[in-house]
Amino acid sequence: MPDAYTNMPELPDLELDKRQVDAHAVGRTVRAVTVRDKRVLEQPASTLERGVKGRRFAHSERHGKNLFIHLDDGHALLMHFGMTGYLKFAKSDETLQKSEAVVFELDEDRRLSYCSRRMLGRIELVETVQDYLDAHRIGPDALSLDARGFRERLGQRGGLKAALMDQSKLAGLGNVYSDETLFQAGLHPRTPLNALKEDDFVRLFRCMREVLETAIEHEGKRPELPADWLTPHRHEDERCPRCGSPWSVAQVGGRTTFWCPKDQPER
DNA sequence: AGGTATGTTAATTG
DNA sequence: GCAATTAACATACC
Repeated sequence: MPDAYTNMPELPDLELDKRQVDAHAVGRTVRAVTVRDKRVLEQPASTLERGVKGRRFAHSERHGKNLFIHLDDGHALLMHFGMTGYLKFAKSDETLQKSEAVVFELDEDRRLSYCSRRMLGRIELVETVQDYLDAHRIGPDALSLDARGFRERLGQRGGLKAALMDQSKLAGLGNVYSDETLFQAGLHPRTPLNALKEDDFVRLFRCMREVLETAIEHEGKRPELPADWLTPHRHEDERCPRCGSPWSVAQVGGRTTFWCPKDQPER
């Protein structure tokens, strides 16, 4: 699967990972754990190996961009993918590739690999999900909020895009889906939060849900997202699919940001 | 060759 | 005290 790592993972990508884990790994017992690159670990390799070997993957849980695989002893295996992490499911006799940092050999000659090309991700055995979320100050999952909660979490200060990407406010949106949500809501990425009115928040909330749910339905394949979205045209030399304007491109909230200067006017 | 990358965190600046 | 900006992480890609 040559393109499995090209999506830098945001909420929809993690949701698809979770579904793959449920289909191919949950219910299986871990026969062996091999740490091939310690840089993705937060704890000694022996802690991970001893804690996971012999345990069964009981069920999984996604929270924002984090995936937790619960073990049958109550602990959980946290996976965060950074910018270049992905999962690989294979038979145990397949040749390992360089990016396969941590390998779980499962029942029936199945294998689950945590892969990362830049080793910016993280894999960790945790006591409870809540401990991890608290320690890393991760806010509620973006899809768990209602319109009122969404507005409360975003708060009143700062710029809109930075707030959408702030995982302590709400968890799951990254650069691409923040831009897409703002595009569909017709809001400029630098709009100050205190300039937004009630109906702006409601529209933004609905657009965020629509973006995330549709992206999941399209299995996270960004070029195949609806043609009138920003994401499939997110290149410097392309134009807004709705009005034909050249994109505005600049750093906002520290990341490269695309928006339509006509449909997302400054205010 | 050098700039860039969709994430996160800490340090720095204003 | 806060928000915004920069640097760092490590590697592949154009």
